[in-house]
Formats: sequence, C-alpha cells, structure tokens
Amino acid sequence: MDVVARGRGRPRKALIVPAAQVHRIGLHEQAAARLKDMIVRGVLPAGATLVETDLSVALGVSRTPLREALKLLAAEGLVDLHPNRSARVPDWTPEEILELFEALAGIERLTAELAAPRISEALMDDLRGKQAQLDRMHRDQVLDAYFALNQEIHRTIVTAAHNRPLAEAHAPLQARAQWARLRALSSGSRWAESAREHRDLFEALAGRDAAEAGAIAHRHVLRTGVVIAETLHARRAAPAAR
Amino acid sequence: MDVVARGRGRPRKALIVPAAQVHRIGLHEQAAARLKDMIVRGVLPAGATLVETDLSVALGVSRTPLREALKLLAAEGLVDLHPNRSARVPDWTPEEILELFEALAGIERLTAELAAPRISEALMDDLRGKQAQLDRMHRDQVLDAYFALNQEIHRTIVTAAHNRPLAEAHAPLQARAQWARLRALSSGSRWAESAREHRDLFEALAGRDAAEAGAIAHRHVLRTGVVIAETLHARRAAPAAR
DNA sequence: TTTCTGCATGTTGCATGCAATTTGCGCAAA
DNA sequence: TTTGCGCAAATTGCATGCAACATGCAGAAA
Repeated sequence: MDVVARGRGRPRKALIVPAAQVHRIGLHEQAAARLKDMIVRGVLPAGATLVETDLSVALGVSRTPLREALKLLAAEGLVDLHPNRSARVPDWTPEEILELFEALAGIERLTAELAAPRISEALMDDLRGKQAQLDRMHRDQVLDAYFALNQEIHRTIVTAAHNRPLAEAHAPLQARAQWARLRALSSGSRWAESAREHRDLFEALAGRDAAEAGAIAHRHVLRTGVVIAETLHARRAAPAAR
Repeated sequence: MDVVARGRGRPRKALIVPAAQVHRIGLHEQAAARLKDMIVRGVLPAGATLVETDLSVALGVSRTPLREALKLLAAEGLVDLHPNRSARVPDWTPEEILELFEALAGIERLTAELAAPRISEALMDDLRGKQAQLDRMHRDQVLDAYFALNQEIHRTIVTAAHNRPLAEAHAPLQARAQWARLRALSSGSRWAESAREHRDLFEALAGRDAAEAGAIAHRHVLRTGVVIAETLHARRAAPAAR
C-alpha cells in the first residue's frame, strides 16, 4: 500500500503518487445511498411517510445530514417533499411509469446513437463479454443475474456515449425505472423477446450503425416499459395476496 | 383571497375550493433560487469559491438552509461540491458546453417529436402567438427580448411533450445552457439563421410532423451550441478587455 | 537555500435546541 | 348525530455550537 515511490538514493523530490483518490463520503451521502436503496428495493413501500426523527435514528445519523439526503433524493424524484409535512415515498401510477419509460426510451436512444460511432474498442470488448454472459443467463434461466447484468449493459452504453450531462440526466430516471422493474419482474415470454433485442442492439453497435442502434434501444426500453406498466396495472386491480 | 366558497344560507358542508395552493417556499428554496440566478447571470463568476458563512450572511439565512440550497444546486450541476472544501462555481470549458448542448439537442429532439402529435390546440395557439412575436423581435432587432422569448418557446414545447420525467431531465441542462448563452450572446449572422429555424420548427409542429420537428429541433439546438462553444473558445483565448 | 514539520487559522460536517406549523382528538354547541 | 372550535402532541424549519478537517505559514533541520 505504498504511496511514496522509492528511488535509489535520496530522491530530489518526494514522489507522491497521485493515487486513486479515496472519495471519502459524508454521512449525508451514505444516508442518501441507503435511503435510495431502501426505496428502490421496496423496504420503504410506496406511500410510506418518512418521519425525519425516526429515519435518523434508524440510519444512525442526526437530522441535519438526513434532511440533506432527503433533499437529494427529492431532486431525483425518489421522495415527495412538501413544506412542513413529512416526506413521502411516491406511489407512481402505471401511467406515470409508462411516461417514465417513454422518457428513458428516448434518452437511451440518444445514448445508443452517440455510442455507436464513439465506443472504444475496450468498451466494445467489455460489451461483447457481457452480451455473451447475458445470453448464457437467458439460456440457463437465472432471472436475478440476468436483470443485474441487463442494467449493467445499459449503463455501459450510457458510458460509451461519452456525454456527461446526458448520463446525469439518465441516472435519476434509471433509479425510478429500477423501482418499477423490481416489482414487476416481467413475464417469461417477454424475457425471450428482451434477450433477442439485446442481441440486436449489440450487433448494431458492433456495426457502428447509429440509427439502427438507437431505434432498437428505443423499442427495447419502451416495450419493457409497456410490459411493466401493464403488470403494475393488473397487480393494482388485484392486489398481491398475502 | 377567499379560500372558502360562500353559498347563500348555511351550506351543508364547508365548500373548500382546492384553490391555487400558494406554494409557500422555505428559506432553502429561496436561497437556492437566488443562488441559481446569481450563477446563471454571472454575478458569481465561474471558478468563484463559495464560503458558506459569507454566502449565508449575504443571503440573510443561516448556514443550514444555505447548505441545503448548495446541495440542490450541486444536483443540478450548477456548483461543484467536494467534501470538506468550499463549494465552487464550475468553470465549464467550451468542450463541456458543447457536450451539454449535444445532450440538450437530443432531449429537445425528443420533446419536439412527442409534442408534435400531442400538443393541444390551446398550446398551439399560444405557440403561434409567440412565434409571431419572435419574428417581430427579430425584425426589430431587440436581442434581449428575443432571447427571453426564445427560451420561453423551448419551454413551451417541453411542456407540450407532456412527459414529466423528460421535463425534469431537461431543466438542469437548460439552466446550464442559459449560463452559456448569456455570456456568448451570439452573432448577428447566426441570429437570422436561428429565427428561420424557429419558423421551420413551428411549421413542422403545426403540421404534426414528429420526425421533421424533431430533426429541426435537434439541428437548431446543436448549431446554437456549436456557435456558443466557439464564441467561448475565442473569448477564452483572448480574455475580455477591461 | 531547500525541505520538512508543527501550529494557527479558516472552513466544513454534524448534532442539538427552539420556534413555527400541522394534525389529530376531545368536547361543546347546534 | 353532526359541526365547529380549541388545545396538545407531533413534526418540520431553522439557528447555533462544537469537533474534524484542510490550508498556509513560520521555524527548524538538512
């Protein structure tokens, strides 16, 4: 774990290796991350009211960083914040989820279009490996792993688009989309379709076909959204048995 | 300012008019709004370091709401926040500005595509009026008013797209774009071109031609970005005389 | 002269306390 | 029974205080 590069004899100057900057995170960032996770995973159910005092003891921080965390999440649309009343976990309607995926589809179309000509060979190799793994996961029917890798591939494409502002615009939508995905793990028939779309998307990217990649990404995300919205709609009509 | 609707005689039930909910804003929101304005308008110049204590007395609030405001702006990318050091106003490079407009162009393409089939007659009329006014402003060469209305038209189209998440993704980019625009009020030749693009965009929307409207919006925003980035680049090479 | 170390100062991160606002409940009046 | 009023508890918004961290400088050592 040496930070100082040792030379033979006394170096003229202390050679500090710039080193991988450990991004030390404050309590409010930790709180925000944990809250985000709890919301996305449904530990904090939709509609739940978040009392600052309760949350602060639950997370082991004081109210100040907690409030900062809540404001961050509110900016991402992951909590509803009204003045002088408790924060709440939004309960998105299927219609809102559809809107969300419409926006996400549009943005991922952009990222795919930008990524097609720009993606580096290294990232392309990375994608190739992930795509192969994804196919295996589909073949072996391991849903959880498929989903996780799916997300990772989408993120990789966003990265490959090489446009920070676009990535920043994408992130908050992605968070909410994951919320929706996790409670509507979609049907088997859609799974096969999804896997196929992923293969097509990869081919288009490999072929540096921006328009085609964009179109596929758009269709892929939008159809995912439609299926998820339908699932949520059905589930809302007939609430989960317990 | 009555909130209660009065009936003749005693109403069977107090008729509360849902009323235009006066969104009472807290200090942190006010602080955020003022800071945002100061940054966009250049009162706080690029690269300035923002000391919490100084800012808090300047804005007349304590550090707590000020810190919350800073976090909000950081989420929008309007300030750089590093742990345990003072916040700074970012000084975006022309390259970053170009990236920004690339993203913005993509998103406004989406909004135009969505707006074309969806825009209501009322909003269309609104747009028609604004477009006529914009033409007059171009003819009379009143730059400030042209810019303000220009912004408004773009916002109107975003509204017409009728997709909240997309609008939320658009807003932070728009804020930074305004920063760039204000310090690179663009050249006369570009002005004529821009006015023409606006007319074309309006026509495409009026004709409900989604693809065409999207393409025009994309070109329009991207070219704006190129011109602004070039201006900033030139100005950076030869800093403003004083 | 150059480099390193320790301290002083300035600044942020967080916790806590208090005032203001909301909300639920009880009780009286119609 | 229903409606209205008022108080009390709960909760948020904000201010302030203190500890931790960063930065710059002076002085000592090489």
